[in-house]
Amino acid sequence: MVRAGLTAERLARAGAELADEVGFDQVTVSALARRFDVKVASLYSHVKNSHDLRTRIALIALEELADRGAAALAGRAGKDALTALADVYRDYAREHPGRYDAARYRLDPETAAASAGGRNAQLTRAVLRGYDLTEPEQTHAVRLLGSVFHGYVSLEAAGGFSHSAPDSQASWARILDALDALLRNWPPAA
Amino acid sequence: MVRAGLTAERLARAGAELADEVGFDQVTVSALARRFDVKVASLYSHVKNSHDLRTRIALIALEELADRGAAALAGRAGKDALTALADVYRDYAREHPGRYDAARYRLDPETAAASAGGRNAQLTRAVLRGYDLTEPEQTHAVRLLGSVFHGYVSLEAAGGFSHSAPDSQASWARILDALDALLRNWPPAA
DNA sequence: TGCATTTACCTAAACCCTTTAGGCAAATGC
DNA sequence: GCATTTGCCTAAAGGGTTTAGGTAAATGCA
Repeated sequence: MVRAGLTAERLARAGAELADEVGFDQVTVSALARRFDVKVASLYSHVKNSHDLRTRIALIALEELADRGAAALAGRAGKDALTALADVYRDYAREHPGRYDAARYRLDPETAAASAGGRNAQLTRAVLRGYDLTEPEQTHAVRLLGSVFHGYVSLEAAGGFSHSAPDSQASWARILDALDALLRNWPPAA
Repeated sequence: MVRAGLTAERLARAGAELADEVGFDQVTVSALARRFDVKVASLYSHVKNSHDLRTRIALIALEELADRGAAALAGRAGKDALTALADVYRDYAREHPGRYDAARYRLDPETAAASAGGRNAQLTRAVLRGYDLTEPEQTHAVRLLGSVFHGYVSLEAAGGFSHSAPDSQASWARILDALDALLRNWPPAA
């Protein structure tokens, strides 16, 4: 009886692939066991439970997003940086829909603190260095950008913008134009 | 043996309440049967399956959102209308988190076409009548507003803005200020 | 009012996913 | 080469989904 060579990391990685293929909420311990041609109970020596498995997939996704974001921002500033980071999120969601969903999986506070979530937030802050905002307006802008990126990408993934003109790519480009203009002319606080 | 008086509508309504209490993805046919003190199989005379039940809850949520939105927009224009509609979504999500999730449940195309989804889209278009945008820029703006509303509300629900200053309410107000300014000064297409 | 039909809920059963307990065999370490 | 650790196994309990087929309550019609 040859061993399958399971580890928590291999399971999480395979789980991430499975998520992209069948959807994050279809990632089950059972499906993963089938994929490794192993009995279900065997996985429980490596991951605590289903939640633990999903959490590990979420951590992979956050890590990958932050890595891609950091690479995209290197050497860019202003609108160039804004577009690059925005495209990182959108492209990632399109290439890896399951992982993208995973990145939004609710983590317990300590796990979240140890995750790449913070790095992702810093990336948006880095983009804003190219614009002239000081606290607390910068934080408001961070939240706005996060909302637009996540909102657009998830509405697009849900099919919200298909089957109607203009095409989604055109809206995305114009929305980034608009956000750039807004950040350059951020309205003064009342 | 007194009958429980089940109908698809009563089940969907109870399902919506259950969703707000325990989360949309915890809404199961079994849990609903327990709530009506009835055997699980009995529900299958009224709803086709679990997906059908969730779909009905989604339709209720879309309907309620559109009703609230229409009421909020009556007699308002410009920034006043923008704020009113935005608050409808945010308040609904906070009052009815389960239903709000349900409103994002993936519907099959025919069901979606017959839903209040279209009415919701028209509400955003109505807000934009207070600004000076023509097609296709208006559609881009509709998509931007949809993204911000949905993105902000879902990040807020996920706890993204709690435990850090400034508080979420302040960001929401400033973001609406910013969107209003942006719509009044929409950048010209290249 | 009495009977036939329809409707509402039931039991039973199959199937899948999760999770724990306890066992044996393979790999590892000295 | 043997003891220990590790990896995967079988077994079993518990819960959700769904279908098939049955019985009793409600309804409709003479």
